[in-house]
Amino acid sequence: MPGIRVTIKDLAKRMNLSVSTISRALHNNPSIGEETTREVWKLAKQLGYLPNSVASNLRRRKTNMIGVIVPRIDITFHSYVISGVEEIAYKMGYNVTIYQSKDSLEREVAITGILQTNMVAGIIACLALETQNCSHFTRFNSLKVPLVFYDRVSNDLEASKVIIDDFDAAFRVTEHLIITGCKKIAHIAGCQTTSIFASRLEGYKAALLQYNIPFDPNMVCCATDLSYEEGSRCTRKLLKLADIPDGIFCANDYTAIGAIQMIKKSNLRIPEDIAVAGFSNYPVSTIIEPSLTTIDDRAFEMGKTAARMLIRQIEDRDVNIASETVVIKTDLIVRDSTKRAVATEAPKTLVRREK
Amino acid sequence: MPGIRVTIKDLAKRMNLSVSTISRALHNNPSIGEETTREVWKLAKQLGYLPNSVASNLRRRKTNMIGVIVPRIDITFHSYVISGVEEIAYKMGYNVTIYQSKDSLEREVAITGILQTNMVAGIIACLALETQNCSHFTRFNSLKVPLVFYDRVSNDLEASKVIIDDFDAAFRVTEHLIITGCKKIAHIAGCQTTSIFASRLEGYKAALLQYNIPFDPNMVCCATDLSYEEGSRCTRKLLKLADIPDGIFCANDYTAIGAIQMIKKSNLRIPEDIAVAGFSNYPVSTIIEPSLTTIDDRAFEMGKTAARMLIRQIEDRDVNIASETVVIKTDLIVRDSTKRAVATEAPKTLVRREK
DNA sequence: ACTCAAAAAGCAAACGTTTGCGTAAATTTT
DNA sequence: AAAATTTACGCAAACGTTTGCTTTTTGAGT
Repeated sequence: MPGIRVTIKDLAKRMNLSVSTISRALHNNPSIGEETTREVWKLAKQLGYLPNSVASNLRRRKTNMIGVIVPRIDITFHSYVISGVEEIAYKMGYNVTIYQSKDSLEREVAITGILQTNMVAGIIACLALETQNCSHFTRFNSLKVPLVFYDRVSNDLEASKVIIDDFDAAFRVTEHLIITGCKKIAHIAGCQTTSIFASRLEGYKAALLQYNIPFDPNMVCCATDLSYEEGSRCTRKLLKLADIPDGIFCANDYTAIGAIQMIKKSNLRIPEDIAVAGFSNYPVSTIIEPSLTTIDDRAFEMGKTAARMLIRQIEDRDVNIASETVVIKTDLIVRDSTKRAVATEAPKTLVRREK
Repeated sequence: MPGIRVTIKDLAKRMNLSVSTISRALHNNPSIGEETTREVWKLAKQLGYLPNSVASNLRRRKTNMIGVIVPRIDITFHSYVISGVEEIAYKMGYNVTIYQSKDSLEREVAITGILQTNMVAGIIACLALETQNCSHFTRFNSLKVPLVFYDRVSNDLEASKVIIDDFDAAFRVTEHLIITGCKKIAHIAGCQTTSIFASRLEGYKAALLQYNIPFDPNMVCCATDLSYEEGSRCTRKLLKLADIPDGIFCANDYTAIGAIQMIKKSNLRIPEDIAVAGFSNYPVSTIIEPSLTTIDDRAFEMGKTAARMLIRQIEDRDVNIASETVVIKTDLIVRDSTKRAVATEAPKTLVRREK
C-alpha cells in the first residue's frame, strides 16, 4: 500500500489535538466534547480518512477476520454455505477469508498455519476427506480462537458443530421409497470413513429394519468421491445383479443424476421400474427428468448458522459454553423420480420390468 | 486472539539475541551467521513460533490479501472464478477475502471502503449490475492498489480486465444456429446496460447480417436477471408470436434451461422444431435433455488469469504497464439441443411444426 | 603487533492505532 | 471563595515486526 494514506496523526496535526483525542472522537467516546467530536468527524470525511484496520488489529490484538476452510469452493453445497457465512459476517462487521483444502490433509494443515499467522478471529471449517486426525486444529483451542465445523465434523475434538441429522434424513428418504412401494432398495454410499456418509448408510439400514426388509449387502455400492461418473458406474453394477433393485437411494445428488441417466440408458422407467432419490437438493435436481426426489440439506442456512455461532463465541457472549452442536432441520422433497402410482399395500403388481 | 502467542521477542530473550537478529535469521538474511540462523529456526520450531502477519503487514505497509468482489458467491460462474483465484493465490502466498455485492451499488461502495481499511494488496472484481459509475474504485488508483476486473468491466476506468469476447462468442453461436438450418433465430438478451450482454446482442445481430437474415426486433426478448424463470417467460412470449422462431440463442444457460422446458411443455421438439443454445457451459447443460449447446466461458481459467495478472501488478513486476486487457478464449460446445439433421442448404423441408 | 575490512549482531525508530493514567480547565458543591 | 467534581483532553507506552545504521567481533594481511 505505497499510496498516501490519511492517518489519525494527520488529523491530529491539522486540528492541533492529540492522536488519542482523535481516536476517541472517531469512536464517539463520551469523554470527548461533542463539538470536538463533530469537528473531527467533519475533517475526517473531508480528507477522506479511512481507519487502518491492520494497525487497529495489532493494537487490539484481534482481527475481525473469519477464516473459512472448504474442500472446494466450486461444489454447489459449499458455495451456498460460504454465501450464508458471508451474508452474516458482512452484517456483523466481519470479513471472510477463504481457503480450499482440496480434500487434502496436507493442505488443510498448511491452511491452519496460515490462519494462525493471520490472527483470524474464528474459523469455520468442513474437514477434508483425508482428515482422520484433527490435531492441527487443537492449537486454536489454546489460542482461544473459536472453531465451528460444519457438515463433515470431527468427534474427537472439542468444538462447535453445525450439522444435519444424516441418519434421520436417510431414514426418511428410505422410508419414503418403501412407502411408495419399493421392495428392493439399493444405496449408493459415500466414503465410509466420513461420518456423514456412514450415518446415511445407517439410516438406510434402520429404515429397512423397521419395515422388515432384509438388508442385502449387494445392494450397497460404495463410492469414493460421489461424482456423477461414480453414480453411473455404481448403477451399472446394480443393474447387472440377478435381482435388480426397484429403488435407489443415492448419498448425494450428483450420483443420483448419474444413476438416473444410466437407468434411462438401460431403457428402464423412472420411477415405475426404479425409483431414485438423492441427497442435497442441488439446483439440478429440478432440471433433470424426471425431477429428483431429494433431501434439502439447507446449505445456505448452515452457513448462516455457523457464522452466527462463531461470532457469538468470538464476542464472548457465551463464555460458559465450551461447545455447541446445532442440527439443522432438513426437508424431504418429493419429486417425480419417486412418484409412483400410490400403493399403500402390495404394490408388486404395479412393478413391471423390461429389458 | 487472547491466547499466549510465542513472539520474536520470546525467542530473543531465550537466546540472548536481539529481536532484529531473530527477525533476520527467520528470513535467512545472510548477515546472520549460519550457526545462529540454524539455532533460531530450531528454537522457533520447538516453541511453535508462528509469525504475526498483522504486525508484519503494518510494518511493511502492505498485506498479502487479495480482495474479491463478486455479485453472488452461489452463482456457478462466480464460484468457479473464485476457485481459480484461490488456487493461484494460495500457490503464490496470498490470501483471499470475499465479498458479495448482491448486485447492489450501495453495497459495492461499502465494500470498497472495507477493502481500503483492510489494506488489501489488490482487488479482483466483477461489477454489480446496478453499477454505472465506477468512481468508488478510483481511490485505489491513488493508493496504488492494483485492480483487475473480470467479466463485467467498466470502460471508463483505467484498470486491467479479463474478459471473454462476448461479441465473437455470440456471433459463433448464432452462426452455428444458422448453419444448422435455423431461419428465424430469437435471442433472449440480458440487461442491456451491462456491456457483456450488449455485446452478445451485437454478436447475434452481426451474424444475422452476415448471413443475410433480416433482424426482427420482435425476436429479441430482454430479460433483467437472466433467471430460469425469465427464460420460461420470454420463451412463452416468443411462442405466442404469429411466426415463432426455429432457433433461440439465450444469453446464459439458466434462461436456456427455462426455454427448453417451456418448449417441451408446448409439445415442440428440440432441436427439430426449435434449436436452443445457451451461454456459460454450466454443469447442468450436460444434464438437461436435450443436452445444451453452449459457450464455455472458462470461468475457472478466468479466475486464475485474473489472479495472476493482479499478483504480477502487486509485485511490481511490470511497473510500466498501466493496464492490461486479456481476452480468454471461449469454446462453442455443440450438444443435442442444436443437432439437427444436417442441412447445408434449404433446410426448410426439415422444419416441421406442430401445435 | 597493528591496521583494516568483512562478518555478525545490536540499537532504536517506525508502522497506525488504542488505552491507562495523568492533568488542566470548567463546573458544581459547600 | 475554597474544595470537590466533572469534563475534556494529552502523554506515552504498547501491539509484533522490519530495517537503516551503528557497534562489536573476527580474521586476514602486512
